[in-house]
Amino acid sequence: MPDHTPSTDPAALLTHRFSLAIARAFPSAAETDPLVVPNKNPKLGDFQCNAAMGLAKRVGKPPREVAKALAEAVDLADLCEPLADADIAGPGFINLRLKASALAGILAHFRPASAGTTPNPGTTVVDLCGVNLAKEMHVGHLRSTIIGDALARTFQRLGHAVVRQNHLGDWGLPIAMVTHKVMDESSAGRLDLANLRLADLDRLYKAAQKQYAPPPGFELVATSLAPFVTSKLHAEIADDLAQAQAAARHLADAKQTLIRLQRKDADVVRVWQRIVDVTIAACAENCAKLNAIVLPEHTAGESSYADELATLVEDLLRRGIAEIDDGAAVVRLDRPEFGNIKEPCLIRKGDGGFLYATTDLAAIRRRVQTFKADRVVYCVDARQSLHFRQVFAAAHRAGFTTRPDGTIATLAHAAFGTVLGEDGKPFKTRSGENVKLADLIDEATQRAAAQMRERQADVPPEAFDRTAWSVGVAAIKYADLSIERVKDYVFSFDRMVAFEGNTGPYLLYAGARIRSIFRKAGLDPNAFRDVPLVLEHPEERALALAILRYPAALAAVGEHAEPHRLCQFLYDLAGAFSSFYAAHRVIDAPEPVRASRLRLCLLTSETLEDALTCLGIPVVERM
RNA sequence: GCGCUCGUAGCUCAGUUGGAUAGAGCGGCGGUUUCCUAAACCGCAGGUCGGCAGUUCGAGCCUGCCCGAGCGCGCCA
Repeated sequence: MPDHTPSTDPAALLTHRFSLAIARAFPSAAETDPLVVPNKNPKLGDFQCNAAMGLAKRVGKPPREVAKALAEAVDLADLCEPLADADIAGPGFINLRLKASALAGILAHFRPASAGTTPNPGTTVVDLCGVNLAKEMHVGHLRSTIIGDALARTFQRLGHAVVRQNHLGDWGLPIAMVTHKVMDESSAGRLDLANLRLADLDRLYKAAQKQYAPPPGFELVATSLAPFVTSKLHAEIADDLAQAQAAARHLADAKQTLIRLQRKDADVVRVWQRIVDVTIAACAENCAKLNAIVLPEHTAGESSYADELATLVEDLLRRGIAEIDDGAAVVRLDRPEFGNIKEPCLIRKGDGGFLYATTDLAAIRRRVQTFKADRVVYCVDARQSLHFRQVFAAAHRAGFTTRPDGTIATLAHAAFGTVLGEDGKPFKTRSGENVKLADLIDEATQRAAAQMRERQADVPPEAFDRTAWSVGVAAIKYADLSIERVKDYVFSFDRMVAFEGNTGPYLLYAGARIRSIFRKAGLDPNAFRDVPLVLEHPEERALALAILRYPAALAAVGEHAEPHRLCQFLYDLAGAFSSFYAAHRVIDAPEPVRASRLRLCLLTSETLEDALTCLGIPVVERM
């Protein structure tokens, strides 16, 4: 046996064999990648080796001749059916078919729960959720939370040490506005701080925005131009003017509150902290409702970096990394070694205030230096793309990404597109409001419940609500995760309500059917964990091959931070199972096929549930 | 003006490091249940992969130009 490392990925095994064959037949090109991939056409084989065409050029021989030489040099006796002339096809593809016994042998060693783990994956920080203080979670937080949670779970599954960071927007003037507003309402007796709810805060936040921040220009009119406004004009705009003057006063108050907050004035901090606590608790609750793990201890508010910003900027200025331009402190990045970014990164305003780039720089420093991250993955809207390019480049330039051992941490923006309504515009309610996350989940749950009633789902009454929630959440999350991250997508309950085809509920359904097989037959699945596998029929083989793609699918998600690759795997797996199950009897098959098929069912079920768990999709026993 | 992203079947989307005759779902048409869940399975129809050129033995994928859509671009976050 040339291969001593037991692998449960047939493609990896075959790759290794072909590497040896290439080294043997063409020593000058020994490093050539064997390019073994699943066969595009299952009728031709299980896998194919595409190395001959590329090799042909390097060694100066016709590709088919190279393919023939490889076929002779490769040792596949224990793994594959013997290669025939017809297996060298087209320009030089080598079609490979695993022996049934070899496939069964590989699958027998496969353990879904430990598939794909890598030896030293290191520490990964995942920036996700990104809620704002005093605001309800809405559709704008949906993707960051769903994708971020799925990535965090998958990294964890692959063995990474994962640190989740919810970069809470809890600092700055808008926050001071709502804090001021809450203090006003509280002292006027219209608000009970002890029983503060997020809905109250959301209302007050919007009120404060409206009240304190009128359209630009009005402030100018109200403060400096007022004396020059004629009486006729004055009458026409009197209301606006009064409103603008009031807004200017309120704004001044809010700025005072901001200063007090920054100075840690006890009265202001007490109210602010209360708002923080209420926001974080509601966020955790909403995330739980989405089956996403975002807990209070994952919060890293902008406020937690506030005290570092002044010295951070001073430090960069002193080291010549930042410079003063027109009163502001900027980091220039328009050189090849800094990434050739034309727009400089602003880190301090002319008035001495800091910007979100400053906070993000401090966050990178903490994540790499304190949390020892090898990799930081930001699940943030694609519109922030330039911002992150700038901040990442500035962080690298500042040395914040250099770890104590000299290695450089990887910073990645896992950018995602916009959730659109059926009109193709950003998803809003009819009145133009953001759709609340909780409402979204409730509606999906209701629609799932309606389907369950209509289909007379096999669910006991006490599990009905929980199952409906699972199906609804699976529908929402799978719809979001299954498309490529960076693309916009249209959110459509009408399409989701069908729960047919390539949807989350289809995957849950496949799992529920498998569980039902064991339940109805009164069998303990664990009894079939080690029974012999017999893989004779095409559907059995296809299912086995589908299961064995799991490690590669997990690894691909880990490498590219793209959950849709796992969704594609899941859909293929569920499809392979459904085809198998439609074509063959399980319980009343003759032994040893019966036991073998039950083991296939068990493996499918475990793999399905493991992968769904990686995506943060809840599984169900029945539906 | 500059930059980023996207453009694949009527609709919604996959397409691995550049590999064979580009795949699914929905919708359409036709089948499958005395049998372990029909939220399923099987089949048929449907595509100049936005356009043109280039690189390559080979391009949906890489390069350039053009068209179309969206989003960004120093003192908001």
